[in-house]
Amino acid sequence: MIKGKDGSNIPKVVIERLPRYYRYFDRLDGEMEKISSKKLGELMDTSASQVRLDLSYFGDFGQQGYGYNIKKLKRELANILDIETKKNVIIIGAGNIGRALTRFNALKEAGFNLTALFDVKPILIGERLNNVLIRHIDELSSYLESHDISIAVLAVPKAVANKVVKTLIEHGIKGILNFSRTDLDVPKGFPIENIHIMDKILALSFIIRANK
Amino acid sequence: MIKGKDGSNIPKVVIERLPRYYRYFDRLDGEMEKISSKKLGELMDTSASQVRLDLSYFGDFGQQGYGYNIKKLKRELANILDIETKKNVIIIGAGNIGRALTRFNALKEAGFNLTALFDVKPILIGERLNNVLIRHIDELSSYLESHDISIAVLAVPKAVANKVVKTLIEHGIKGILNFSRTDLDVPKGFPIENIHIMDKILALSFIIRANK
DNA sequence: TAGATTGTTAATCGATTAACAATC
DNA sequence: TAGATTGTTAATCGATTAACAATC
Repeated sequence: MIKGKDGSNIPKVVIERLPRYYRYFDRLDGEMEKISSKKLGELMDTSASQVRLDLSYFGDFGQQGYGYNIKKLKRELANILDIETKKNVIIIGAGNIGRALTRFNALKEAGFNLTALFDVKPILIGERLNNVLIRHIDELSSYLESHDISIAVLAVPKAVANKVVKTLIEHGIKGILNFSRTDLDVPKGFPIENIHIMDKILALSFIIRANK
Repeated sequence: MIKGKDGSNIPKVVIERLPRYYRYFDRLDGEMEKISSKKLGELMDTSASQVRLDLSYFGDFGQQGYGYNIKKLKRELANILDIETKKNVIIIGAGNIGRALTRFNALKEAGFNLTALFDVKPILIGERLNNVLIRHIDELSSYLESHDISIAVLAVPKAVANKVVKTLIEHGIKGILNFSRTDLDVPKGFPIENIHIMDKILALSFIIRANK
C-alpha cells in the first residue's frame, strides 16, 4: 500500500484521480490565480469534500479563507506525478495501437521517453517510426538487460500477451500499460494499468440500449 | 438508473464488468463445459460472491450443484451486450488514434459498424481508410441527420472537443466514447465513456515510483 | 474583525464479501 | 442420497459526504 503525507495509506481510487486534478490545474493556469474546493468540485463534477480529502493525502496545499493557488498546485501535482523526470518506455507491438502511441507526442511532454518498439514481423524490423527503431521481439530480453526501462506498453495480440509479459517481468520491468485484449498474469501487487477499449465501447453500448 | 432482472437497479460498476465476463466465457468456450463461481472467481481474481451477485442482476443463469454452462453463459452475455445487432459508429478525428481505431477490426466482430470518419484537414478529406471515407467535419451535422448513428468516437484535440460534442448532442447522438484529452460537457446522465491514456500512464508511473 | 475556506473527523452511503437455505 | 453450488440476504468493509473547529 502506498503511503501519503503522514504515513496514511492512499486509496487506489485517489491515486487514479491524481492525473485528472493535474489536468484541471493545468487548464486553469493562466485563467485565474486561485480556486476553492467548492468551485473546483463544481467544475470537476464532484464534491468539495472529495477535492479537499484527495489533495490532503499529499500535503497541506490550501489556505483557509483563500483556497488553492493554481500555479502552486500545478507545480505540486507535477512534482507528485514526477513529470519532470525522464522515464524510459518501450512499446511491444507495432500494429495499429502501437504505431498510434509511438506518434502520440503528449507522452514526451509528461516525461515519457520512448526508446524502442518491438514486433515479430520481419518487414517492420529496422524501420523507424517517429524516429524510434523497430526491433525484433527476440531482442527484447537483451535490450531490457542493457537499458533502464520503467514501463512497457503492451499492444500485442492476446494470444502472445502473456508470453511477452513473462519476459518483461523476468527482466525487471517496473510497470505495464496493457492495451492487449486479455488480462495479464502478473504477480500480486505488480503495477499494471489496463486499457480495454472493447470493454468500454461494449459497456457504453449496453447503457445506450438500456436507456431506451 | 438501469434496471435488471426484477426491476432492481444495476450498479454502474457491475455494468462496466460485463464485457470482462464476456471475455472470460468467450475464452473458456471450447476449453470446458461448465464452471463454478468459485473457479471463475479465482480465474478473474475476484470473489465467488461477486461473480454470482453480478450475474444475478441479469438472470438466473446457474444451476445448483453444477455451476454455469459456458456455452449458455457466452450466449446470454452476447445477448445482454447486444453483440448480434449492428450499431452504427462514426469516428471524429483522423489523427493517430482515429486512424488506429479505424483499422481496429475487432469492433466489427462485436457488432460495431464504422460508417464514416471526420476531420478538418483538407488533404485527408476524400481518402479511404480501411474502406471508410474521410469526410469534412462541416458535413457532420447533415450526416447525423441523414444516418442513424448510435456512437461517436471522439479523437480530436482537446481545444475543439466540446465544440464537436455540442454538434453531436444537438443531432441526437446516443453515446460518446471519448479519447480526447479533456472532460466533455454533456447533459447529466448522458452515456459517455472516457479513455484517458495519459491519466492511466501517469497513475502507473506514480505507483511505480511510490513502490520504491 | 467578519467572512471564507481549509484539513480532518464523524456520519452516511454503496459495494463487496460471508453466510446459508434451497435445490440440482 | 450426499455433495456441490446456486441466488439472495445480512454483515462488513471502504469510499464519499457532511459537519465543524481552526485560522487565514
